[in-house]
Amino acid sequence: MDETLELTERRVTGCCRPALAPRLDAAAAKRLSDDLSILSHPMRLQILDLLAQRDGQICVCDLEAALPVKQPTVSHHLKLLREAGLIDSERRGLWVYYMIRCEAVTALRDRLLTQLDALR
Amino acid sequence: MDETLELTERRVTGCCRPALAPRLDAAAAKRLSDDLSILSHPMRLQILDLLAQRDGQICVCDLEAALPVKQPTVSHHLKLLREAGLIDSERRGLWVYYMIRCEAVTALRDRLLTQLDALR
DNA sequence: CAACTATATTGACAACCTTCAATCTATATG
DNA sequence: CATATAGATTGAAGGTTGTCAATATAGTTG
Repeated sequence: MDETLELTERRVTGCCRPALAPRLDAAAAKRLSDDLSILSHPMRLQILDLLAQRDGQICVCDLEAALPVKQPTVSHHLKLLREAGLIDSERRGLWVYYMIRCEAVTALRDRLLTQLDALR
Repeated sequence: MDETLELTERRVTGCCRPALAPRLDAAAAKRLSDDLSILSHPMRLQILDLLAQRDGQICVCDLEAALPVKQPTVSHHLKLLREAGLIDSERRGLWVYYMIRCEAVTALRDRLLTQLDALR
């Protein structure tokens, strides 16, 4: 039985139309979902919010005091945000101060916006 | 030792400033992260993309053919998207056709945009 | 340098998420 | 009604992520 016949049969049954392929390929989908994943945790959102609010700098102990998790957990999320390029840190004496990288947040926002708008 | 003294000491040490509280409360952060989570999977993004592209309707067998996962996995992601209100379905005979809910995607996009813009 | 403090790292554990084979349900058709 | 097909559901297995106690590191201060 040849493919042409098979395709015709499928069309006849009323179901599937020919060749449906994603515009968004697997790699692009992965990149977009990575962009979304870094943001999709309440604690990371609250940390970004705190850093944005006090647009100077905040030390870890302030963050720890403002959030309902222990210090290693705060450090863990800070590390993820830093690896994603969304925040930066600077040691001053005993303390480490964190600050938001506005251009990076803006760039991320713009990427998300562009790609979400393509989904319509 | 009273609190006032403690606060003064902290300020003197150069670290923590008074009262840092998230503008984004825990519940709002959870809602936002839920919005992000539904999107943050490559397969769901590709499904939305396929549905947006063919803005009519697509049956599950077409989706299954276009994606590198088995039928139960496709159904699983479709269920999550439907529960999130981003897509809709309609049985026609043996087949179930899925369609994107543009207003819902737009509303989600707008929510994200608003809240991300507050993070700066 | 000893004692101390702020933060980072490690490792263990639990919770959650993704996937699939197997099975179930609904519909169609001979 | 028997058989067949599309899709949903269930349950198990594996993977990833989030949390914390314990510990390590880096800087400070007497």
